[in-house]
Amino acid sequence: MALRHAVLAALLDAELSGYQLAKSFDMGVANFWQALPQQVYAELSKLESDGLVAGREVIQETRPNKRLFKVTDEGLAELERFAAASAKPTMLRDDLVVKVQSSDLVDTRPVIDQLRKRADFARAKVELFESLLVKFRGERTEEEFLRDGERIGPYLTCLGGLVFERGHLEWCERIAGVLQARRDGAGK
Amino acid sequence: MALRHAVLAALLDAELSGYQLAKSFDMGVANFWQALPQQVYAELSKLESDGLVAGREVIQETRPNKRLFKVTDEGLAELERFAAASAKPTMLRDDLVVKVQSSDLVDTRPVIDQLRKRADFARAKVELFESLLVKFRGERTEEEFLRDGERIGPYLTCLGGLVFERGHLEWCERIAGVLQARRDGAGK
DNA sequence: AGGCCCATGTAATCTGTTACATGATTCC
DNA sequence: GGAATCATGTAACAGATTACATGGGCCT
Repeated sequence: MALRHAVLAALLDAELSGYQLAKSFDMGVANFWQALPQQVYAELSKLESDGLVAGREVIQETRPNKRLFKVTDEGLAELERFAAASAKPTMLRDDLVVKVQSSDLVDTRPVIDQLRKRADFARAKVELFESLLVKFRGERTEEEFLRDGERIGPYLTCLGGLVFERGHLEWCERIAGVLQARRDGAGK
Repeated sequence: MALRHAVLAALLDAELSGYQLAKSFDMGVANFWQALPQQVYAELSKLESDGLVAGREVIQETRPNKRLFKVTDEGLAELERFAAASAKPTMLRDDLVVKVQSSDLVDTRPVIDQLRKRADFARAKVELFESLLVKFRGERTEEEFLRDGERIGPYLTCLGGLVFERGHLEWCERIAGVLQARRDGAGK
């Protein structure tokens, strides 16, 4: 029961099709969750048959027809229950960290490469999130927006994504540097 | 094929029993991966039958007997291959973030509570990681240790855990503050 | 006497990933 | 003419979680 509530939360801001939802979950633009298209379609079916979302068909001439979904009152009540229930912290499981853990007994060249690629990726995400934040808050300062804004949820999760990616970036760069220095030093 | 390599990496530093491994994975003391005891036992069986780890029985008088495992040469070769293969970034999926995303349409009291509990948890982890780092590096400065230390993998992953938990802590405190301020403001 | 720690698992279920399938339209 | 985008799924598999099971020793 996890993706379920992420889908509901994503539909709070707009009526979306499975395809649109899937895209934002896939790329992590909806930076608060991640899922593949198949999962999204499957979850929407379940949510609809449980009455938590309602879909309506939109006929399109030039493109395939699509179904737009919105959260029902029952769906909102479900989210309410979910928010009130206690959540246990889920840790991240990252292959790259396992590789770093093993880095004394394993060739570090490919690990350094991966750290650098990861750093590039994180840098791109940081920039994306920063521009998203500006878009969300518009003319207002962050303080004003967070005080008076009518819809701040996406902004807050985006802040979370930013903090995470900045930390990750810092770490990747640092570790790549350390491992590289040891290569250079040991090579002599 | 994910836990597999985490177990191998954990066995690089010491010969451990399933129980000891399970405990460190469970509590995230081995802060580079997380798994339940059942998974660890199952994975050890598979690793042993694949010849990647070797177990030896240790008879104990006062406690149940146990089996200590160590990585074989084949296991090390497998880790080597793993480290060289490219890793795609896995995102974290955190219920609490979904709740924050929904926080404009849902009662924020329980969410604020959870953010504060999470912050306490993160603070404890930060302290744990900081003391672990001191233990690892001993008398040396961080710079010296990372340059000359013979085994730095666990130190580097611990640094990663620290960066992550510090960021998480900062975020939880900030968001709890924002949501609380909006409650106080709106209540008037 | 009751609860926690050591020590190891099995079985069922739930979630997530990979592979496959289809078909029209718009952009380069 | 070929690739990407829109639009929706099914089926098989891999990975993670929950529930259940056992049994002695140690601490309060």
